[in-house]
Amino acid sequence: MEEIIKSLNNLSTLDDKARIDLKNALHLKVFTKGSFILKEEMICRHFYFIQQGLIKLYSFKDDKEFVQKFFVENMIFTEPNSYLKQRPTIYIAIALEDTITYTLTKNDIDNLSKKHHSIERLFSKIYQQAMLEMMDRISEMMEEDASARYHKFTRERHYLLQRITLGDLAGYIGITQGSLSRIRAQKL
Amino acid sequence: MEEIIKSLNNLSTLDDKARIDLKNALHLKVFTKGSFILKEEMICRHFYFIQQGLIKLYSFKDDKEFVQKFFVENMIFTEPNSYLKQRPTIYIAIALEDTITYTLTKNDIDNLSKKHHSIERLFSKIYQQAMLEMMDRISEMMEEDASARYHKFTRERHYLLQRITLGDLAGYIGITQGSLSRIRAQKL
DNA sequence: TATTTTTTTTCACAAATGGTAAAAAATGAC
DNA sequence: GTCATTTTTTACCATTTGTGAAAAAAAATA
Repeated sequence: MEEIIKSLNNLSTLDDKARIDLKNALHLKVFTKGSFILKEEMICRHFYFIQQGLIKLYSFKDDKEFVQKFFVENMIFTEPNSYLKQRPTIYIAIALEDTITYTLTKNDIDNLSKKHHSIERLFSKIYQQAMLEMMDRISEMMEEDASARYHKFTRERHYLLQRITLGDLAGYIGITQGSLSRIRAQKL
Repeated sequence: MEEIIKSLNNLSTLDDKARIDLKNALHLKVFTKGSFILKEEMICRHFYFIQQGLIKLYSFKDDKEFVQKFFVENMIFTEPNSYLKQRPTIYIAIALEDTITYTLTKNDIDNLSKKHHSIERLFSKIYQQAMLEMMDRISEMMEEDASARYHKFTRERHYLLQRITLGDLAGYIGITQGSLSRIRAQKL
């Protein structure tokens, strides 16, 4: 928990009072491997600061699975659309490993943000970063073909390869498992 | 200019002092049709509040053009990555029509955000919205094929169709102009 | 109106990816 | 270690999209 506060403070400096209030609002929440953090139609009511574990955020379209993103330790998980609008989500989130998180409710975050300018700024920073990552992903999906996206993933997220199935990776790249296998087979 | 302040205040309520400071920091900037707001290697130093006109933000990959987004009146244009990090952009922004904007420098925004909690919150809201739109786009690019993306565009952004070329639309959908023409020909 | 430029369509062929299902390999449970 | 389950590969054929270039249409300019 201290590490989480520390890394948040590192993202955007928090004053002492803010840090204390923030800490008091955090609650431990643990998910065993295979359990769902979110299912379709549920409303996402929290930010989850991941201390340990792995979460897959995905959706279905015609029985095909599409992975929006993987979240690992030291990342922040939420489903932004459902969270911000407090409306039912169209995504599913599952713990691919036993996962330890500290959570904040939207209500607490709203109040903390109102009370502490420094917390408002912290969350603004969090949104900024999420936005930048998503914009990169859009460009990548448009500019690169599946093979290039696969190789980029293996290059930049090697540590994740041992923790997810190729099926999930295919879902992240946006192709079928068969196509991914074919790409992997082209050893050139 | 008043309309811009009004619509921002509408997005997230600003107190009087913040509104005055914000107004004083705004500067008119006009781009004639065909002129560039941003070219590769330039650093994006502003937020542009578009009063009138149309901006295309795009990139090149192997001589192919990919459109990140179109910005029209009442939208806010910036290149987030370059703007936030103050680093050279990999995108190009061109005015597809004569375009009237009011601009804020990053420096002014940073200072205003530090001084006024309500302005910090306003920009947080702006980032939130941008993030939500990008997340939708990622899901759409993965889940829908080119034909579905084209039909969705014609449905939801009919007003833009008269203002952009099919080449630019193809670049937005992520396919070649030839492929788009073929999709349009399938009148079924 | 005639001319030039830009935009859009069309076409034939190549390449990439999808759909499906079965086989092979790896992993996990007992 | 054996068996059952899950994951991964393979293969065949269908569909989509890309390439490149030329023709047609539309728009801009003289």
